[in-house]
Amino acid sequence: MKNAEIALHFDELADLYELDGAVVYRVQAYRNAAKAIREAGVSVAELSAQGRAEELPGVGKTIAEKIAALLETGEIPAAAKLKAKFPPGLVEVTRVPGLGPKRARKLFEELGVDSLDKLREAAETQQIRTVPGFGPKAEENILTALAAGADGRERERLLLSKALEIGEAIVAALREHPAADKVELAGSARRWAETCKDLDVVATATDARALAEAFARLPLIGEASVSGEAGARGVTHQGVAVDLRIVPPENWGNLLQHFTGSARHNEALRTEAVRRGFHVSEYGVTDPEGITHACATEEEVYRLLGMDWIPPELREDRGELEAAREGRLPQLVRLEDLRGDLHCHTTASDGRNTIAEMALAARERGYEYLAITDHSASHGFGNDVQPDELRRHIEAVRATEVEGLTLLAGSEVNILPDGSLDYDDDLLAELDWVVASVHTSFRIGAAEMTKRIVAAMEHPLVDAIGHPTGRLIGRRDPYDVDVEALVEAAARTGTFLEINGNPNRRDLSEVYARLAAEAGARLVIDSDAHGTDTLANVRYGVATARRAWLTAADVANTLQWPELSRARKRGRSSAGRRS
DNA sequence: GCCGTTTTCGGCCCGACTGTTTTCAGTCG
Repeated sequence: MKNAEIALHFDELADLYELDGAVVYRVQAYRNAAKAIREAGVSVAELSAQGRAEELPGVGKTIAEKIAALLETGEIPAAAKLKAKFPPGLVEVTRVPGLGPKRARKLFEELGVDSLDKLREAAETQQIRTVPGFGPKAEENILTALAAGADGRERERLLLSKALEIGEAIVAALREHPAADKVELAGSARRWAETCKDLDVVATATDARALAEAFARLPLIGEASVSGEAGARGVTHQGVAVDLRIVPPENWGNLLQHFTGSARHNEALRTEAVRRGFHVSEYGVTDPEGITHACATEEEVYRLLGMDWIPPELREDRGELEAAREGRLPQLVRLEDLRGDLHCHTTASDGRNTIAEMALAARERGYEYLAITDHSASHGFGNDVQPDELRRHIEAVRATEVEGLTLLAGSEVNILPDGSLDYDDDLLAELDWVVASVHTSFRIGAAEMTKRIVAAMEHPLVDAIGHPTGRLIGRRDPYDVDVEALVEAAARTGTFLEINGNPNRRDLSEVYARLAAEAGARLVIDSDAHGTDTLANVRYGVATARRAWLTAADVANTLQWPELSRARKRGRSSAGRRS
């Protein structure tokens, strides 16, 4: 059973315990455990089999036993018991805005509401108001929520690239307003998370009301409501919720820190602060002497708590607080550390620009090198490049000269189901750079898929594995593959693992990229650009790398090309021949 | 249920908002 699936069982159990009226801390304990399981780089099933599940943060004896039971029998006994007690539709009812576990349970007990349909019916027939603690307003709110399509289902999260497109436009527009002082995107977008639920914008202003009103009038914003001095809420025409909070300059640091989150980071930060006699809120940091410090910068907030400033990408409660206290936060890789891009396409396959256009755009970005890696012989949709075509393509790459840029003739070669590649070794040997990827037969099972990709890594001419798990965020799960085995093989063979910067992919994910680096594998961050305009997608790859705690030393394309070329396995074997 | 340079027991982040209450519980971010 995969980590994600185990985590779902514990999230479900937390929901059930919550309905059952368990103390909130117990419910929270199960949610914490679910997070730890989901974010574990290693297989929790294997960990459990070795009796080591308690090594996960937030997993103690009880939860370790429940993991073992789940793996053995396919269910957690406690969950099965609670499921017999509460109808399956009840959890959905708890997700309706304004209702929670307590209120949903009350409606279940008093009116037999055990589904969204029953809830709607009860509200329409004015039954809700007969329950103590509920009134006409509650009925109205329930009907509004159900009509708005909230329907208890979680609203689809927004891909970061879309969120940033909107968020950056709003921030830029607000910065132009004469009343604006500081304006920043906060929340999950500032942390460069994979997806965002909504957008948070934090600002200081000389005239808060004027800025809030200007926000409400932005062409991007459909509906908006201004709430006095504090800010405004709006919804874009695409339906994205945006919160603007305007704060006094002396509290800028407290509020930016608070609204950047994550919720768990803040919770852990505050828990730790309380233990040491401090008190932290969005209004300031109160020290053990009872003096409240307003912080104009985030650095002050963290400094008062005895920590280094923590880059937003790390604020996920994954060990950053301890590292910040001990002064051992990593020097995270930056976009400007990248010296080249090793995965892009041209019109030879499914790209939109020519070799020369891509090369010029790469130089424009300040790169020292660019690998042209069009698809290979077995690629479908009319985008295949047959061997003869590739030979001509290599010549074309070599004939293209752009001053200051080393242009590399490469290919993104398909890894066939049996692990072989779809060009002959002789032809591969003519290439400067080979990235091998899976583009077909995704559902062959974990053992086969792992064997397939490891076989490609063992090929002496494969430099990197492209988008190693094949996931598409929110649309397609990673294929069934043993990532730990891939990481081990990458470290052993000296094959680089890609962090693909396409915002739909970001593959390897942050969890696996961290695992890979810890296991001694090297990574490359690529754009997988299909046009000059998407070379910039490396920023999402860099974000994933930063969220994986990677430094420049973990990322091979921070090296100059000659160094990088020597650092790869091909370089090692040819160096061996020379000596 | 978890966890420990204040604790192996007694804690567990913080504040705003809402609707329903006569002082606050539940929900939300």
